Amino acid sequence: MSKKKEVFRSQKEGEVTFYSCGPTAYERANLSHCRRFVVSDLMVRYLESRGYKVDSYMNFTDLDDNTIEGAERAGVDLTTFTSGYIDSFLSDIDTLGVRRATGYPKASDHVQDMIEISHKLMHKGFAYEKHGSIYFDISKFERYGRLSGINLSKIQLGKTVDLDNYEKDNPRDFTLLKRSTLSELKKGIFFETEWGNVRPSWHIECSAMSTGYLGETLDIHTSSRDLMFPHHENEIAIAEAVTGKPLAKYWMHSELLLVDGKKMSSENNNVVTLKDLLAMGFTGREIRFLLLTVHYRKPINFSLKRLASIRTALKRLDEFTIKLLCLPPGRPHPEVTAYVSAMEEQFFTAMDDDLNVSLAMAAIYNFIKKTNPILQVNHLDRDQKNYIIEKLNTINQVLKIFKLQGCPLEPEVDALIQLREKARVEKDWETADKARNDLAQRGIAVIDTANGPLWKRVSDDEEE
RNA sequence: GGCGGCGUAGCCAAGUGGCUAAGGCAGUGGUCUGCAAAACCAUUAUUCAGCGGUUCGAAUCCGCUCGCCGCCUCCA
Repeated sequence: MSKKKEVFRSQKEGEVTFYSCGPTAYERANLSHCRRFVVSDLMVRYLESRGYKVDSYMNFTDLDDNTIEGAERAGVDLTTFTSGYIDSFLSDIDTLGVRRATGYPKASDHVQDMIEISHKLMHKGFAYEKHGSIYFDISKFERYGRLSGINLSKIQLGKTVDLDNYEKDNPRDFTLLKRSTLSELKKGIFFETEWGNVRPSWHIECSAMSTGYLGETLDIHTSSRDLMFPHHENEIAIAEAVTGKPLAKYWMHSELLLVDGKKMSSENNNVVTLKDLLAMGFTGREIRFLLLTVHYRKPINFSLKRLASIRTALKRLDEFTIKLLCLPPGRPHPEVTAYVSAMEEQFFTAMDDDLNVSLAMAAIYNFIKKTNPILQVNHLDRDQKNYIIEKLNTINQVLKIFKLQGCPLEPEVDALIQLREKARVEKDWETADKARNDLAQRGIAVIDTANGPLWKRVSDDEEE
């Protein structure tokens, strides 16, 4: 709210309440959605790694113009329509390595709360009824605009909304409950109230769910920048008019995802979904890495070229962890422990400063640069190796980027590798190449090094 | 028109008053290698969009200019 970095303090010692605005269930997740998921995951994971217990919720908007129109067009009922998209969002979230939130409330399950809120706002004089719709009277809420810094008297009205469709007292007012249309009534999409049959608006949905699950004041409310005005401003107005208390202690907005410098959106006709990229052979992990390693308050300019360069960077990290995991114990190295602590300290210092991921990653790369030559000559004992793996694991709880599965492999794979090595020593290249091909068919790539061959899985699956 | 953000090497990107301007990708040179792949090492900005100012000292502060982007009341 201060628009500056502040030292984070939760309201309750050791616990954090966390809410992020979720997607509307009428389309597949595109990369903008994915960025929001990954950024809020990073925040939650980081808070957890710092010892907080995080109570996190993300809503699904499954009752609004888009979902109703989408269901209409698809010729199915609303719930069937939205639940398909909700399932696809949840599976995308898993693909991206996002830890599941405490809960994923749906707007349609909380309409009674929204009607209740509207009642309270009417009684307090913040809302009025007109032709069967309920509107929020912005002139009654003096603090309006603090989050986005807008000046209501200077904005241009009607630029993105057809004002003729509404009967507000003041065009700046916004809708709380909307009178149901005839076609909605016919399909049973309406809720009976003393003002007639209505359905809720987007803004009141988030207010109802965030305060409903997490109380009057949340510690952190997160979402992306473009929702700041009017959505969050309205969400604040509703919640604060009801409770008289701030809706959230901290607002964290992630920046946009761009394509050729333009916002990824259907108007710009440049939407890329997660599914598209998976179909092109990219993995959820690569996409996570792309979305994660740019600071959350900076725009990301998406391109396939960029994704390709992310892929090689990630490959290098993988080479390092594989070499480390498969390394047989050797002599102890005098300084490696100091390198590890330096990395750990730099990583957490950088992340403490408003999640400075770029700087945090540099700590890791610098460590790898120093440690690679040590690995090359097998100069680590068992304890040192385990210590490094343990610390990388700690970091990985936050980033979920490294592959830290063990080196052990199935006997038949091992046998093939041994066979190839034996053939190589005997210079029987035909047998050696055949073994290499057999391994490739099992999804195993062999990497020859001075310390003997390494192997890695070409596929990407790894459990948490 | 209002409000906000951004501009650092071929690309991505950290740094917001003072050590040699982090790090990644690509490039180049080298090491290793049966071949292949990979890896490893080294190297890559007298300069931070431009101009002017403040200062002993500026990528960092101030002013102006140029370029790009977002939001402006139910696209989310």
